Amino acid sequence: MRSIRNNETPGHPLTSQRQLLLSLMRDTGEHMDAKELYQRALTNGASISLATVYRCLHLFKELGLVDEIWLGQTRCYYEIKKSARHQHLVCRGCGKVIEFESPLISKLTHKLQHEKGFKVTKAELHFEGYCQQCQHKDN
Amino acid sequence: MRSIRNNETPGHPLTSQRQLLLSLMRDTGEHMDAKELYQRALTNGASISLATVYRCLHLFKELGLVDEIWLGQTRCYYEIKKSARHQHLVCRGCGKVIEFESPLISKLTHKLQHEKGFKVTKAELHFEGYCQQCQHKDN
DNA sequence: TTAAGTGCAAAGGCTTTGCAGCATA
DNA sequence: TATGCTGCAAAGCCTTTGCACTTAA
Repeated sequence: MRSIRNNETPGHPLTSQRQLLLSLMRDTGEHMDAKELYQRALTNGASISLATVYRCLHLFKELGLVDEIWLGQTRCYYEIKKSARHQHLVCRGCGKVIEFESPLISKLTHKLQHEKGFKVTKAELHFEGYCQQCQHKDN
Repeated sequence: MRSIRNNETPGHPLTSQRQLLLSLMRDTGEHMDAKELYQRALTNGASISLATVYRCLHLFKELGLVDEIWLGQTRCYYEIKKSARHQHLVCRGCGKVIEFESPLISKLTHKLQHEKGFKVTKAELHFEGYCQQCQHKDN
């Protein structure tokens, strides 16, 4: 994994905006879309534009610093890459996103590589449904 | 599962546009986005608008006739609901989408229901990577 | 006949991009 | 100093919506 911080990739200066965005993502540790990240940056008093947030997120993704995930609803979220890959569970009642891990994914990944010769670079498992609280409301 | 065809849901007339869209989706059997479906309809000489395609897809989804799936790239696809749930493998080289099935999903679904009390209504597994041909090109 | 669907065009969101000025290395 | 980044505003896409007309039942 390449990094902006330690000069492994010349040509990617560490601007104050990038520094802020990365630290915001590290601090919250949660998935955020571009707009949420932008608004958090503004709350922190930063001078930044939405366009820059998008450009930075693309760069981070290319450098392997963040993961891009789709949780449906045509929204695109990003989160700092973690060592342990986890999956997402979205509640259709309250919108809450629950993270969980499963070893089944890596099993399946290996199976695909061997049986279909497909080289997997990304695996995403996405569940939708209702959490315990929302099941007891009138859906 | 309710159907437009057999009068189980009064209040949803079967217009020529809906008839065509459903048969197009049944014939191709593949996932398509709204625009692709629209263009196929035009090719068939139909009189239809993109807005209608979107409205019909929403209706079909609500009636449980089609599934909505996200394959990344901020694009939303639809496909006729099949009895056997399958998952998707997207090649980042050529864009090809390969379908496959796995019993692991239903295992995991049951586990979530029992261990977390989460009622799962939809499970989607999405892999990205490179197919055999594209691995041999210069990526 | 009447509730519901359709087409058109406009509007809404989110994302990308051109360009001139600014900042990092 | 030079390459690359930023902000702004405009443009691009995809999707939704208002409204008047049309159609299935």
